[in-house]
Amino acid sequence: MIADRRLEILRAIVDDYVATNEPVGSKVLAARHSLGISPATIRNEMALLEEEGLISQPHTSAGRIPTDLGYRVFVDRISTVKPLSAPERRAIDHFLEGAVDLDDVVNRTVRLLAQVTKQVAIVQYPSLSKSAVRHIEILPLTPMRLMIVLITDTGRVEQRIVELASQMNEANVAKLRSQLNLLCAGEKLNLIPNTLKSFTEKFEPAERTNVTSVVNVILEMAIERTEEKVIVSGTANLARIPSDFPSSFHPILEALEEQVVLLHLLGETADGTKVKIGHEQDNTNLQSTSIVTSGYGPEGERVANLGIIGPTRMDYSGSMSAVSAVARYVSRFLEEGF
Amino acid sequence: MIADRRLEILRAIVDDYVATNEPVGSKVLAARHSLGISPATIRNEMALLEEEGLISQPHTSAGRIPTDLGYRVFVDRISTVKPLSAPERRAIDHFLEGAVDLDDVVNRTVRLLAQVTKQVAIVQYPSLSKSAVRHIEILPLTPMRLMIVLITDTGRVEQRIVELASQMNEANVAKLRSQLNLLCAGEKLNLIPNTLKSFTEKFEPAERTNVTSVVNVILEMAIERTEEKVIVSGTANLARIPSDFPSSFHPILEALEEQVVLLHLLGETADGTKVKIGHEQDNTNLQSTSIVTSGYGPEGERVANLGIIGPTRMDYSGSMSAVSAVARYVSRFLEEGF
DNA sequence: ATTTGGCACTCGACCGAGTTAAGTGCCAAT
DNA sequence: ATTGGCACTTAACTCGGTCGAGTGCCAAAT
Repeated sequence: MIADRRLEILRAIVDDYVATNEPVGSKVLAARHSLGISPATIRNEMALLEEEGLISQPHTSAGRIPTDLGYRVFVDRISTVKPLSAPERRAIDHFLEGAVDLDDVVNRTVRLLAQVTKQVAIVQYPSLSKSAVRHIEILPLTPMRLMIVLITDTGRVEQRIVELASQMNEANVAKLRSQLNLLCAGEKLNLIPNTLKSFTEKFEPAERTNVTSVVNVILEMAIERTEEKVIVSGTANLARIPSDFPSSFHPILEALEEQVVLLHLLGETADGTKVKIGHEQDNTNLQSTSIVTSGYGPEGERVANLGIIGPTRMDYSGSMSAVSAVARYVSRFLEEGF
Repeated sequence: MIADRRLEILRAIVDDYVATNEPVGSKVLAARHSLGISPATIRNEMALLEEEGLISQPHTSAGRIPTDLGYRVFVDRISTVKPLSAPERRAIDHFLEGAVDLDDVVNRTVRLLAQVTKQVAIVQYPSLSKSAVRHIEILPLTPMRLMIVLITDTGRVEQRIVELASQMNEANVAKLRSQLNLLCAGEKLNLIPNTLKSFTEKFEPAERTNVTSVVNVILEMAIERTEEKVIVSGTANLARIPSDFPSSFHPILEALEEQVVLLHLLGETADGTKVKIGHEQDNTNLQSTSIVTSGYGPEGERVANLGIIGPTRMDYSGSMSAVSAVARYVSRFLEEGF
């Protein structure tokens, strides 16, 4: 079947271009990959591939490079799962040993991912709204000031300070704490507003002001603020091969500093490894890049995403393997609860 | 006095070079700055400045650029305090309003600094060892597993999980908590090891194993781990003017990703604004950059540093003003305890 | 004694022409 | 359907020449 051969040629082009970063012509293609076929035939096929919009020529006398669409086809239909190298395997199997807290886990993960893929790595903190409350702690700092600490089952810890309208004694604090925990422990954070809806009503008017302040802060932590958080590593990899991003990478660096952009980039949290290539993704600053992401977290309810971002001209097989392997490992680690 | 005029010329060279990023020659210098002096005279003076090692020529037929030493003299003897612009002033006066926790403060600060100076900003978290314990919280997660939360007076919160060798009931946890707080509250973190030296001895052998685990984790939090933490923003500014860092900035990005390097860069925490220029600082990756830092924190006991890093060819006056203004503001804010 | 205008000299930047090499498309032959 | 051959295109490289900014030095002027 003819389409097969054409795809084989596309694969060869992608492989070569990724390896050399130079437009690949019919002659070298015939030489390097032993397809039993002459340059002339390859030229004919390439003309067709170009018609289909899978490859293009930077200029008339140059070789071909894959288009975004070409990469897409490559990823969807051609690329094979590239097994990780032994050292990679080993690194991934142990990088979380001895991690002490969630920050530590996330930091190690993002570093490892950057190092293994030689790309910029992005890791999203477990989404608050998908986590459940493990414990709510209320600490009196002064008689008029409380610190609220919210601890989730993913290990994330948030704290806020509340100024009270009037003093609140230790006993009342303890009562409030135990009631809140009774109600909220184990509850998913996005359900907390519902859970606490009529909570304040049970209190004497005298206490109600303070209780309302506390509840409001908890709601704020649960929903409104710092909803999502993302961490980046390996930006130095952008500059590894200067030719990779010929157009200044100012826009890319800029995009990488915007939490919002990154979150949008990571997209919806879901199972499996996803790839977004060049223009498939709508941030104009990043249209010369591709993103490989994967959800992670407990089976069936992924709580966040992680991934890498690199030039469209990247090693998709390798990146996908690495991203999914790391995601799997982190998921397992989180399920065991450190 | 002759030296004065020479310095005046140095200032003019620095100003022009910073503004244009091009070697500055005698003619344009005479034209732009109205020193009542002819190009020829300027040339003579420049020859002397070059002998003194304050300026140099990229090549024979080019103008002069300041050397690191030249910038040093400029900073020490010539540069005037540049008052901040009104919008800058305004931004700095309000950027922390409504900050909810320490993370928030640090994040806002680093962003603001990057934005105002148009450089890469670095902010160090208040050093743990210089903070005091505000509260130690112990939460039983399961009968065999505790979470230890350490809260400092700077608002920093650290948490760790401890696996116990044997069960520990709620009453014992409460006892342990109150004893620890009694002992540690208000204590500087670097003194904690001393404070807790003989703490475990007071316990029954049966309890001692668990208590020791807990104490060890606290010591670890206080001293050994995550001692310092640093956050960076504005890396995109590196690429603002491509010509600023002609030699690829891969090494710079690399350095910016290393916490250790950054901490070393920020140096000892101390009062006042400090400048390190080019080779004065020993990291070879960063010898084309200068660093402007300032300590912040309560008067007299600065708990951390913040600063900016940019090309040696930078606006020193402006950067110094901005850095010190931000440091002052953050200090004030922290003293008020949010 | 200092400053200044003049002048010869240096050297990178820029420009245009010519050459090279890689690659293509097309066509006729297999 | 495939292939070798060939004319054509074009970016990249090389070169010599010109230009201009800038210098250093010297003799004249203040």
